[in-house]
Amino acid sequence: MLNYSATAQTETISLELLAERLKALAEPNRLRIFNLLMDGVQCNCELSEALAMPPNLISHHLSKLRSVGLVDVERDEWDSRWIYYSINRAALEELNAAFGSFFDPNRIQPRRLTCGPQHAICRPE
Amino acid sequence: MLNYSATAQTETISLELLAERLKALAEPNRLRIFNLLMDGVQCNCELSEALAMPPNLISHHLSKLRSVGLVDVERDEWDSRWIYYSINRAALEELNAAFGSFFDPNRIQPRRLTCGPQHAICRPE
DNA sequence: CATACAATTCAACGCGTGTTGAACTATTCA
DNA sequence: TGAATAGTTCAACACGCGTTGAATTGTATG
Repeated sequence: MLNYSATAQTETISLELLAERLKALAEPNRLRIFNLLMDGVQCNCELSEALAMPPNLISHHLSKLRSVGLVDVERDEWDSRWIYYSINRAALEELNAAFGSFFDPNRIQPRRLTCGPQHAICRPE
Repeated sequence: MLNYSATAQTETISLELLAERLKALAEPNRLRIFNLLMDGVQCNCELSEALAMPPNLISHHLSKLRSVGLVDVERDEWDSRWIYYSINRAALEELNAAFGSFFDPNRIQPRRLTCGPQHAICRPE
């Protein structure tokens, strides 16, 4: 999964998976939430206070991060009203590796001159 | 720019920049276009044919990638009807480094027990 | 019981986005 | 001059998203 050196078919599938995860992260407030989770902050109330956002909005963004598997949830052992969120390390490792390899600048190939006035192979036929 | 070990203020600014770039990439068709650009494919017509998408749609997505500086544009020297797109290597290097450091799994801190029934400091006061 | 509390769910609202088809620019070539 | 070519721009549509405020769920406490 999330390997970009395979066939075109699996590549397309992986690109959709990558896009799905990136879409969950491509939002300023969710990045701020993610950043606090990385620092060890865990409950909705503290995130809400730190970011000056209403708890229901925090809840909304957390559910997006949770839906792509990047964030885990756990209830307090003694008082189950409290809910603790945390980063899913395995998911983050996989995403970080996938992003790094897909967007590796060394993957950039030199210009392929198959198009243009000399090599017009792009006609719709 | 795009340094996540600085103050909270610059961090917030950078998070918005990061989110902006990620949003440009968080779309399956744009990832497929980006992937072909990485392979050296350059003109609209060839992208259009390879991805089975209409040229105006390719144009639309390319403009999004261009608006965040990840893609450059250049006209053919002899026949200026042909337009060549390419990856901006510097922008990709910066993004790749920023992503790798921000989403580094080793940044994950252990649970901070400042919330919960024992440490209820989250009251709105 | 009734109250308080943490958090989620729901309804509703603007706003932006991906897609489509048609019209339009700009350039080259006969 | 007129047709062909490569690509962009425009208008319009359905759809999803971020935000807000109120209502709701589930649990603990007196």
